[in-house]
Amino acid sequence: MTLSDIPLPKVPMSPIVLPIIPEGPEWVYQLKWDGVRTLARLDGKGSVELFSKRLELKNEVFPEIISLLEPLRIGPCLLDGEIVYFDGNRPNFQRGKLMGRSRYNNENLIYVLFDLLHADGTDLRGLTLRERFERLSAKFSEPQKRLFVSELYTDGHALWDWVNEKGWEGVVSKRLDSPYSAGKHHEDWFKKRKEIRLVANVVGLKRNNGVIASLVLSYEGRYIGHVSGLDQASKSLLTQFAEQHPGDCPFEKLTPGMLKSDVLWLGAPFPCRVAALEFTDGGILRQPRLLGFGH
DNA sequence: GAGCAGGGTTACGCCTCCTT
DNA sequence: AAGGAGGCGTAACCCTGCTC
Repeated sequence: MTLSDIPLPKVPMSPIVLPIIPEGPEWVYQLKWDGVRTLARLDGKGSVELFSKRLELKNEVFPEIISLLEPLRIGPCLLDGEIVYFDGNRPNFQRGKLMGRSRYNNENLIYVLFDLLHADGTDLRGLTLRERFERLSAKFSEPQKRLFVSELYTDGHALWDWVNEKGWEGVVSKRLDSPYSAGKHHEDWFKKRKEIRLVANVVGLKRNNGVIASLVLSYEGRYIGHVSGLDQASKSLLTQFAEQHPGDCPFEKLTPGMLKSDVLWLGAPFPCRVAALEFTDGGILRQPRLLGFGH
């Protein structure tokens, strides 16, 4: 059995965003670990391959995870999970420098497992989550501090409350009798993410080749990043507003990227509602989403 | 068969943060 | 300074099924 004998999925199964947590005996719930989705292929003899969501080989990027997996003697298998920077309390996507990282050694990096796609020569994707999870758990019956299976919970709302109290990223709901599907072609995995909502001020319009591409946001007098996702109507509305209220840059200091971009500054604040995952350590909104204009 | 609606898939643009 | 990666949303496209 060599690594290439274990087939990779076309694309990992991906939870679909849903604003509610589905309820019923067929559902189980897991913490959403905030990190980088990673598949691990093991030949059972010490060879390991890590793959990103796009199935790019990531062995060079996560040597410490390779080290965790190499000594395992659990047979040839394909694992699915999340590489997470975990300080013992809460995943931290920022501090883990997980984005764009090339080579880095960090003992706070862990690998949290939640699925088993292939084991001992058998494709398990057609089995139910219940069965796959059982087999996964059996392989990791002795959890390590940095390598363990993500726990299943039966009370989704209690988990959601806990997530909000502790500041975790969200809850993933999974159907117990569901197979492992590619991508989002299913109705079996859903995620509900915790997000912050705030009313920020649009203080500038960033233009690319003359057309509005994103909005420069200010909150409590401070620059908090850009938000995109504008439709044509919003662009017209904002262009009109900008023409009526020309102004200057309200910030003393600009990011290097903004210095060279073409920004049309507004002379009067234009309130807008924004949702985001959180503020980054640098005070920038992470994954901002425009909800609408006004208060 | 033409036209439309809806769903699904793909392509692209955007942001941020990292490496080169 | 420039480019790439990861992630998300939107636009564009395509396919299917329905109606006329």
